[in-house]
Amino acid sequence: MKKITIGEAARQSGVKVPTIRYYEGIGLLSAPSRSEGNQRSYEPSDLNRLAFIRHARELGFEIDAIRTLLQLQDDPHQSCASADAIAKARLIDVEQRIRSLNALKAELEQMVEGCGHGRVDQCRVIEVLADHGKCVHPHH
Amino acid sequence: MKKITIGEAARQSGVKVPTIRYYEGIGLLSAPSRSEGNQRSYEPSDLNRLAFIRHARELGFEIDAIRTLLQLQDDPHQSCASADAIAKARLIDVEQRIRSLNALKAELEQMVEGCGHGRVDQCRVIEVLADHGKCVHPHH
DNA sequence: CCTACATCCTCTAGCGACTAGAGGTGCAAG
DNA sequence: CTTGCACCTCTAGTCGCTAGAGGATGTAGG
Repeated sequence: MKKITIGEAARQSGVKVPTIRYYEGIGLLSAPSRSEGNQRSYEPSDLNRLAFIRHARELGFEIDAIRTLLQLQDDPHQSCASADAIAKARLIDVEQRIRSLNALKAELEQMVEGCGHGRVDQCRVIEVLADHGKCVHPHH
Repeated sequence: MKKITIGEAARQSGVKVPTIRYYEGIGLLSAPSRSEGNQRSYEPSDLNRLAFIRHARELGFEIDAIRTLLQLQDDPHQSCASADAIAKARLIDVEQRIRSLNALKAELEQMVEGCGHGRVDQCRVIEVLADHGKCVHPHH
């Protein structure tokens, strides 16, 4: 039940102070009450919200998606179809990113391996960059 | 040997017109000659440079790294050690990203699978977001 | 009570790598 | 000659913060 300063909230949630203020500014977090000296003072329940946001950001959800997820959390009677859809979209995105990063990895490995550590005119790194056709997988 | 308009250069290189102008603005691309009517007119050799940049961007190299790589390409007598270092750093970065995306993927899969498609109060997506402890891998 | 110092406040500007749009000019075809 | 697209410059917006200026507040020690 104890009120908490923004610094304390930052320490406990792992979200930095300016970021908390930023979240308030964009309406992701509702404005807390203030002390006599106009300093923000948070309820313990605000920490849950902050942790939720932080976790979602770590999982790569965009602010807008988090906004929706928070609204869903606030109204537990709603169907969870939209939460499901958001998570699925994120999953598809992550899978796509993994695929393309794996392709990049193969390309970069080829580059680095092929580098004879000599002069630039024999360097495979530069060569491949200059000529897309020299890529292992020409798809990107 | 034919001079080319910016639109044509964009079409042939796959780099958008405003992006080409942007690259010129930040000094990644040198300013081309101009037509009588003050329109940019590119040499075919500029297309190579544009292709190089595009390819490097696709591989995720940052503008500053590309700047260095272009300088190396321009002076083929230099040692390719820096090109090698840049590519290796990029490779390590990519590998790191793949690792963390794989962790995310596992997390998201758990969320989506656990979703009973009912109401929000039984939704695992929301639940996991709210409670980090419910993650499969609690490392992130 | 005074001072020192950390923490807080608001506000603006900056990051990277573009992208969008306003408002105007050039150029080629019909 | 007019239509209409492509070009020009310039500014501002995107996303998710982060940094810094300049000032107020809160707290602990002397």
